[in-house]
Amino acid sequence: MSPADFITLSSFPQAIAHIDCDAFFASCEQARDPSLKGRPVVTGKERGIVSCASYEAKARGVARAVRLGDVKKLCPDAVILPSDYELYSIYSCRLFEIMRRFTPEVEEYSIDEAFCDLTGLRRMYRTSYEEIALKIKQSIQKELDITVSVGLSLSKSLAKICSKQHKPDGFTVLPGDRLHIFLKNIALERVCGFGPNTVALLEKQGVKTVFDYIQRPREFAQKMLGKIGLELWHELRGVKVYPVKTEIKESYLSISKTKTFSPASGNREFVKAQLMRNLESAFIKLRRHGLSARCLCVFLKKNDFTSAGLEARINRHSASTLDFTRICVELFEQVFSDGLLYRASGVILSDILKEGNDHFDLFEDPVRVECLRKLSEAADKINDVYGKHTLHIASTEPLGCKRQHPRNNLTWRKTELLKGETFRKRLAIPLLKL
DNA sequence: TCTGGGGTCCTAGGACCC
DNA sequence: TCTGGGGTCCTAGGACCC
Repeated sequence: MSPADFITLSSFPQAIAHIDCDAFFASCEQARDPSLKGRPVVTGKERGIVSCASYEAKARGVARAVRLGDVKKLCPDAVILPSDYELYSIYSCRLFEIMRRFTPEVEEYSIDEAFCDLTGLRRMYRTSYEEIALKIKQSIQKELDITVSVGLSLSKSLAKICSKQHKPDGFTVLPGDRLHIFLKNIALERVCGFGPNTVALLEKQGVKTVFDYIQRPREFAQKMLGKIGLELWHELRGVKVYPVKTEIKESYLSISKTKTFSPASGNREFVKAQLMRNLESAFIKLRRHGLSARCLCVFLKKNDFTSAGLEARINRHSASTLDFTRICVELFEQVFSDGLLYRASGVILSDILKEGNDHFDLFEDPVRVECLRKLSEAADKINDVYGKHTLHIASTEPLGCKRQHPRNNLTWRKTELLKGETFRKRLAIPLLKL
């Protein structure tokens, strides 16, 4: 394949930047408390495994999902902190705000990643795409005191490969006329969308690098990997298929909560209590987003890592936990077998609607529905103030309740100072009239 | 990479209809 | 009753992402 096979009209017929924070959670902790700079920082204390490791910790061999006990051995001076999602969310919001100063075309891809469509901005800023991307990177660094790695290329797929090329603090630019050189050294698994199964399949066909892949005819891509295969084939050749999506996600197709317990348990009441707690948590999240659900799936993971589950649908959408407790127990009783050991339980809510789009069933008692709704609302308010699950379903009683982490007070204050208020404030408890 | 938790999307196959 | 062709909808499960 010669360079002429690629788009060569211009090195950047369009310009997409991917911006990826380096060790985001740990970087936020270091930015908040500068005394942590240069020290190995690990988050995930509440889970007992590493959720994020700073580059100092990574250099000492600490990786994601490592047990904290092992972290101590590898790195005795590691600073181990519980995850503080409120803090990370605040940094995340500010990160996106900075990008939006340069272009409105920002896609919030995850809490610490975004795509920016810079196409057409050269004229306005009277400079190159490289300069614009670099400026964004520098602004983030200066204002948030965290580093990011940036990739700039012709499509989202290419930009994402680039941002991973040099980490941390990397800046990788891939113009159209260099694709054929650059991609020769890029392994298939670096492509977002090629997982282990796809890579194995392609390797069997003699495709080893991204360059090999895009050299094959498009029919090959389509036949081997279907729709996604063809889309990626175009993207990797520098033909933009995936748009930068600017709308902010406000709904969910499903909401799930899973909890693994160790050691595994065969105790019916205990497993049930864990399950009901997941149900509570899922509904708290559902209500926080102003949604209601109609479908509930209950599943149990067995000790051999297989799982069994059942699904049920109620006659209308609801955001009240108590509308689903009975059905949840019934599903559980059908799934649970005595004599087996279980390592996790979980629920999945689906068939989700924005609240207000739901309506009463003809045979439903509207007074009862309204009572349950108010009850959930009141429980949310109480739990906001006194800690999650302070007020809980009786069947979760064996688990007690989780006390709020003292650090939360600090972050709540910060939250209230945030411009453009994105988070819920604490609420006073009003009198309940049920 | 021996497995934590939360999501989305695609596909194949069955049911059902004309 | 059998056979052919074609369309739609739903579901389970796989694969992948962060």
